[in-house]
Amino acid sequence: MTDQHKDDRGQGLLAELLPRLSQLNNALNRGRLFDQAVQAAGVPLDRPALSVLVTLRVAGRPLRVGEIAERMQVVGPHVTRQVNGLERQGLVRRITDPLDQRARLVEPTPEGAAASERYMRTVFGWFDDALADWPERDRKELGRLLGRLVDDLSAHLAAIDEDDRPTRR
Amino acid sequence: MTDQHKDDRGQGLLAELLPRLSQLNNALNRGRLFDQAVQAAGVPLDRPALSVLVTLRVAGRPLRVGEIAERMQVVGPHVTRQVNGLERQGLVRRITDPLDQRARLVEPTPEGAAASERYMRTVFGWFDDALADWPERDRKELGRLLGRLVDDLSAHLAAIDEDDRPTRR
DNA sequence: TATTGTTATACTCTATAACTATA
DNA sequence: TATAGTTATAGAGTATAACAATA
Repeated sequence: MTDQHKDDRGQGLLAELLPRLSQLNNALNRGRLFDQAVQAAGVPLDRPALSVLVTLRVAGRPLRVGEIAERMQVVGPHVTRQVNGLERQGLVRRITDPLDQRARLVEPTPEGAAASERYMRTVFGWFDDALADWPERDRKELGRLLGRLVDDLSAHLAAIDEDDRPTRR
Repeated sequence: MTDQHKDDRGQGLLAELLPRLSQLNNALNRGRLFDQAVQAAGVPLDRPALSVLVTLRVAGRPLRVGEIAERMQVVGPHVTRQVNGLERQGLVRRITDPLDQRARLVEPTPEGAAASERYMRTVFGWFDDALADWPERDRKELGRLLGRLVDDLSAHLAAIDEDDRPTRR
């Protein structure tokens, strides 16, 4: 290993962090940790179904199937399947978009909203505990910088993705 | 929505960010973006196989199968399968650990190391570009805080996971 | 007897293709 | 003719169970 960090401008830090972030993400979404949180939700839900509920809760408003798919970075039919299951469990409702008869708006029922609420409360409790010793200033600063990172990176990656698209003239 | 952010101590920020981080992670590991980066690697690799190569490169030393599995947050047999494929492609080598005849040390060949190098260079290039306008101070600060977040959270989640373990006396 | 890894198998998650209805 | 969603099917990714070898 001779010239590892030639001329990176601070991203060497991210280079090590990125895999670990991914690892953290996996730890939260697989295995016993997920089981604990989903148990707190009080409703039998698998990962993708819960992901739909969380997506709806984060949005704070009813979403179309296509919107859910985009936010989850998955494809339409997958969302349809999950929504079918959630609807059967009485956790979401499907209403026809009054503005476009083709589209369906998906919204959580009170039961569904309560379930995702309990799930997220558990997960955020873990964060609270892990950051308990941090000075307020660092927490604020991390939130600010991380927010900007997500914004800038999302925009940039979306642009790359767009450029890469099979050119259709 | 009446009392959304009752008494969180700054984690309200993370509450919104967590799903978006997950979304970013997905964007990088699915769809066209991944295809672009893997193409830069110059070797036909699927996601889990590439994940093994990246894990080895981040570690900077040969790893045992179990170590790879832990870092990838997957289970042993899954790693064995990927290593089998990578070995067939001549991208990793398996050597018996001299200290323990049961264990195998997996190390990238020069070809494997070069492939993961090209892949990661592409991805980090995206980061470089996205953060190009950031003041040096913010980049440094983000690296510092994010590093601590990952450390503290990893430790805390590992502890929770351990506690939750089916008690075996 | 416990640990490291492998093989064989089953299951979960997500994508693609073909179709329906509305625009 | 294009868009939103659904249904049916196929594939990728990961886990569980049973086993072999070494400690």
